[in-house]
Amino acid sequence: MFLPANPCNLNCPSRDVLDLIASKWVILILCCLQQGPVRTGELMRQVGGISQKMLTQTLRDLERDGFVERISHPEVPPRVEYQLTDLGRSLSELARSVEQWVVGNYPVILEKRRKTAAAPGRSSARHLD
Amino acid sequence: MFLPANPCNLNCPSRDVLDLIASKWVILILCCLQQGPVRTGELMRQVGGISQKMLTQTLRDLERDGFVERISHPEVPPRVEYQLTDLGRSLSELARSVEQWVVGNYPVILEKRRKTAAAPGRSSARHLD
DNA sequence: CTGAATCCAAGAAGATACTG
DNA sequence: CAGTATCTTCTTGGATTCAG
Repeated sequence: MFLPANPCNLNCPSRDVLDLIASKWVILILCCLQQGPVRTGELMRQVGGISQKMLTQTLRDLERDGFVERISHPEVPPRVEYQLTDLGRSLSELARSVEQWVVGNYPVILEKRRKTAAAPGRSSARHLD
Repeated sequence: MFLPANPCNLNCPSRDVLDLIASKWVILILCCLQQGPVRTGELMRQVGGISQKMLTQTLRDLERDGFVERISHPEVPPRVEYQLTDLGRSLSELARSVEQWVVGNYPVILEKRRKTAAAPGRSSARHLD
């Protein structure tokens, strides 16, 4: 069992894990949680564009898989915090790397994107003739 | 310009880049291309579960953003290869890291998932009382 | 062989309103 | 404040067909 794990294999269970991780929201949430426990509302504010539904849903997934822990303070009004587990902290380092890569490289990409958009169709170029 | 780039901001252009990168198919394809130029059919075989449409579509996106280059050999039958650019190679290192993280950690995650599934509802647990 | 184009189903994601 | 439920919208992805 667990021998030749390979996310490229459709039936390898590791593919399921990749499916969860390869998500915009997961990456951004993990990055936000690196600073320490964060409240739900604060997460909503930090992760721009996420809906409350997606936030809750993603946090449930992360909780189920052991990336985050939910801390419910028995107060009124209710206060809930989320914090990384050891596993989550490990993955968050990768998330941070991705975020930083994007920050460091997006200007080049955007420029390439503009150039390609302005250029003529691909069919007339890049042939080995 | 390009000062406080932050993918957390919905309107920051870097978010667009994150949107593309945070994709299962992108990660797997970049990993496959690390070995060198690969033909389309070979990619289809290696990346389990990808449809021809998604493969082509993803390759177009990667090409547009400067991650891969399309090499069309003027032969019959036609032969097309894709290879990483320098930018793509840079990102593929990260993709590889993610893949390896998944391979190394998925057994723990799967076990946690099973335990959580078997456990009672969350509402009755993990309160600070 | 490659891949573009179409149609269609399934699921993700957004908006809103409501409960504790 | 935190979370759920519902409804709607729309992107994703699969199957098929056709062209170079």
